This record gives sequence, structure tokens and C-alpha cells, in this order.
Amino acid sequence: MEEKDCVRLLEEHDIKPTANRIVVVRALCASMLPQSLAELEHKIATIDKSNIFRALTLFREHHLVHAIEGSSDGTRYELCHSHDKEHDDDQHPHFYCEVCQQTYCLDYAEMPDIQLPEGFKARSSNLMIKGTCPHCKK
Amino acid sequence: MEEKDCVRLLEEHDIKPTANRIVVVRALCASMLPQSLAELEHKIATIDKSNIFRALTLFREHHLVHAIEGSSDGTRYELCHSHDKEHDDDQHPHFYCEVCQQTYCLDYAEMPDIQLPEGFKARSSNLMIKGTCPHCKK
DNA sequence: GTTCTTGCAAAATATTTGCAAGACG
DNA sequence: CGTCTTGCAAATATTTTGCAAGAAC
Repeated sequence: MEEKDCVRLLEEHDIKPTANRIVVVRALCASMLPQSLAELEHKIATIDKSNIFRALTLFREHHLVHAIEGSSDGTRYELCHSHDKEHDDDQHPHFYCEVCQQTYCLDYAEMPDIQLPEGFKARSSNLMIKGTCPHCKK
Repeated sequence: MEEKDCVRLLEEHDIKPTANRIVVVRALCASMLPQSLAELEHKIATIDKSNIFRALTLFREHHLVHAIEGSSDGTRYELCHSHDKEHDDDQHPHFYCEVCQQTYCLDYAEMPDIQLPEGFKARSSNLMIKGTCPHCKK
């Protein structure tokens, strides 16, 4: 993604586009798969991990990225697909390969609608399917 | 649960019923909600956390307990509801209260059947719904 | 100059392993 | 005795915060 597109994306989400934040957004775009903090830290050698973390936290608050949990190996982050800056409504299942530890985005699939007992109120959900991916299939 | 029931449960899963393991199984039974390692460590003052961890790991390998991930606060463990000692086939959604950080078991609900792309092979899945529980509801 | 951002260090949290002593058979 | 189990310590890994220096406005 071009720098100017990153800037626009940040601004659309009311985030001041600092140099570091632009780099983080680019790194997220550049990789097809959701990234962990450690992976981003490795790919972006120029920025300290605490700042990558702070950028991601800020992005989450502004619904520019969302976090994916349940991979056994830390939280992963991906850009929100929807352009709704108010809600994180583009949740979808993910697939975690237990061999290569990659996380794939199953964004063609709908999240199931689970009926909750009286009094429970849902805000978000994470569906993580684990197994082996085509590359690691025996 | 009585001690002899715990022993039987362990033996059914081909696990040697040592004193510590019985205590861990009892602690898991005693609490309605899936427990984290830290919670178990707190409840079972007499056993070191490394051993609780090793017991849980062993139990998982023998499909006596299963792990629930995606709660933001560590892995939680619960006894498998099914008595199938070969497969961990009693997966069901869970609910994580973001206020009190309790994890509830939605075992009345079915896990959705997500169609995977060619070449992907599922082994297990975790569905974690987050929000607020009845106690913490405003 | 006040506020925001950054880098570095380090605290906090969670998970896992090494190893020697002890229990078990 | 040989194997399994246990407790303690400590290594790893991950996430998060404190703080002072620097940049931005």
C-alpha cells in the first residue's frame, strides 16, 4: 500500500498519521496473514516493540485493526476489512495451522449466531479452528 | 466428587492416579467454571504450580480435560464432558465476561460447522464469545 | 511551552523446563 | 535398582508500563 493510502486510512479512523504508525500499517497490509507482535517486531526492525504495541492498541481502539486470540501462540492482529470506524463488525473465523503456526483468515465464512442465556450480553467473538494447512498436510 | 470417583476417572483415561492428580481432578470438578492455571494454583495451595501444569498437560494428552483459549487472560481448563478417551469431541462455545473475567461454558450450544478451503484439515476449534455476564450487567 | 510520541528499560503475567530428591514398585 | 513423580528454581515468552528525551504543533 502506498504511503498516502496508509495516511488516509489512519485519518479515516481519526488517528494521527505519525511515521511509525504508517510503517506499522504498511507492515500489516504487506502480509496477507494476521501478524503477531513478535512477527511485526521482527519485520519492522526500526521501531521498538513497545511502540508497535502502542500503535496496535491505538488502532484497536479506533477499529482499524482487530485482535485474534486463541492461537496458542499469542495474539495476532489484522486490519479490519470493513471500513466502519465505529464497530468491529467484520469478525470472521480463523484457522490456525498447528504445524507452521500460521493463522489464516476465513473471511468468506459467517460467524455463527449463538443464542446466549438470559442476561448475557455479547460484544465480540473469536472462532479459531485448529488443524493443518495445505502446506503442512501430509 | 468422591476420591474413588476421581481415581476411576483417571484410570478410565489410563492415567496413574497419584495423590496430586486426584487433588487436581477434584479441584476441577468442584468449580463449575473452567479454571485457569493461576486459579487452580490458588485453590490448591499444597501443590506446586509446575505440577498442576504437568497434571493438566497429561490430562489433556489423555483427553480428560481440554483447554480453552482466547480469553485474553490465559488458558483455562475444564473436564471433558464426554467420556470418550480417544477424542476431544465435546467442544462447545464459551463465554468470557470482560468485567469479572469468568469463563462460562455454553455447553447447550453446538459448535458451528465451518466449511474449510481445499487442503485444510480441522482438528479442533474454540469459539469464545466475549461480553458481560448477568452479574456484571449494568 | 504544552501535548503527543518515541525508545529503552524493566515490571508484570503466563507458560514451560531442568534437575535433584523422594516415592513407588 | 530403575522408573515415575514431585518441589523448587529458573528459563522463556508475551504483554504492558514508567519515564525521560525528543518531536510536533
